[in-house]
Amino acid sequence: MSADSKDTEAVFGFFNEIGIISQLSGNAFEKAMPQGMTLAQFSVLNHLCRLGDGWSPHRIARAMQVTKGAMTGTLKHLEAKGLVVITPDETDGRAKRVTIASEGRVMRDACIEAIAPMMQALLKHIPASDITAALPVLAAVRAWLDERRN
Amino acid sequence: MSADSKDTEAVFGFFNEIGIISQLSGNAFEKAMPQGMTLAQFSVLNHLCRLGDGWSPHRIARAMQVTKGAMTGTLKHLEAKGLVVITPDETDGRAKRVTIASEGRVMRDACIEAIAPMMQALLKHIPASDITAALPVLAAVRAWLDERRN
DNA sequence: GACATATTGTTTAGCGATGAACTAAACTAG
DNA sequence: CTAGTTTAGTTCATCGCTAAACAATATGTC
Repeated sequence: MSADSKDTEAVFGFFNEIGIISQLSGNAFEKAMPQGMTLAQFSVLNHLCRLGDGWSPHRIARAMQVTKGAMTGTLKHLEAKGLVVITPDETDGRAKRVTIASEGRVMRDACIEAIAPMMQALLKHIPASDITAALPVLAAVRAWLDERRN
Repeated sequence: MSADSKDTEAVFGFFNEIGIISQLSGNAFEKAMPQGMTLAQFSVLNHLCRLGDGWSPHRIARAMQVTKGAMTGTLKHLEAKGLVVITPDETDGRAKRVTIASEGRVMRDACIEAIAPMMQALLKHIPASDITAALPVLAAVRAWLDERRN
């Protein structure tokens, strides 16, 4: 086996692990979260909490690497639950503005609390240094994929 | 900020990167693959090629960390395309057996060929050593999640 | 001002996933 | 042998994602 095909094999295995971890961790998160919250919904809430309100759906979609259509659906769920308020943009008739409701902030905090024990449990088995060591590689791969996409 | 919450933050970021990479790489794969092949379908094909034929749907589902219902759907697509043959199990009236058709092997090879250029391109930007260095951590996290699940 | 082009958001079809309900077959007691 | 339980597979409702078609509003150019 050449060095090339060996490397390709490694990359294959890398993406395979990534895919499985994504699925398993997503399931674990959603199972731990309060009353029917999904990862997609939490991510939007968390994003708005950390980076501020008043974004347009399209801008949120871009930030989360998701299509506009997907964001329409997720926002609809959040709005139906009263976690988010969506208003027309005054200066642009096409656009809308997404604001977190106070219930949204409460829910976001509840989600983080609900997930924290799992994080702690993981850190008991995998040293934090291993996680932080892997982060730059992951970020580089993500950046490459992201760039390549456009 | 305490060391604990800093670590938790890192784990959060870790899973976030994982989720995004999973989505972006999945999209990139499916776009590169031949005529409407999906990652799920390829994974089953690849699994059968590497580990042998004649598995039951349930056993394949477990191996791929997926529910029985999901496997029913994926196998239906593969069967419809003639890539796989599904026969009743002679010794167990409940079970079935999944066999790869020769077209399935051809398709699997075609998928690998179609994806190879992307792997090569990635390896030009990210050293293979970085990938292989990250693999053990990913495997450990995956194993932990897998174990925790049951 | 009018026409062509961009951008924002919604909708729909198709795939994949979960979880729960259900059928059918196979064990396991008793 | 019968009754209860486990196991294999399907189906359905719900959610998320993409990609493509579409409506409505902005913007740019002449």
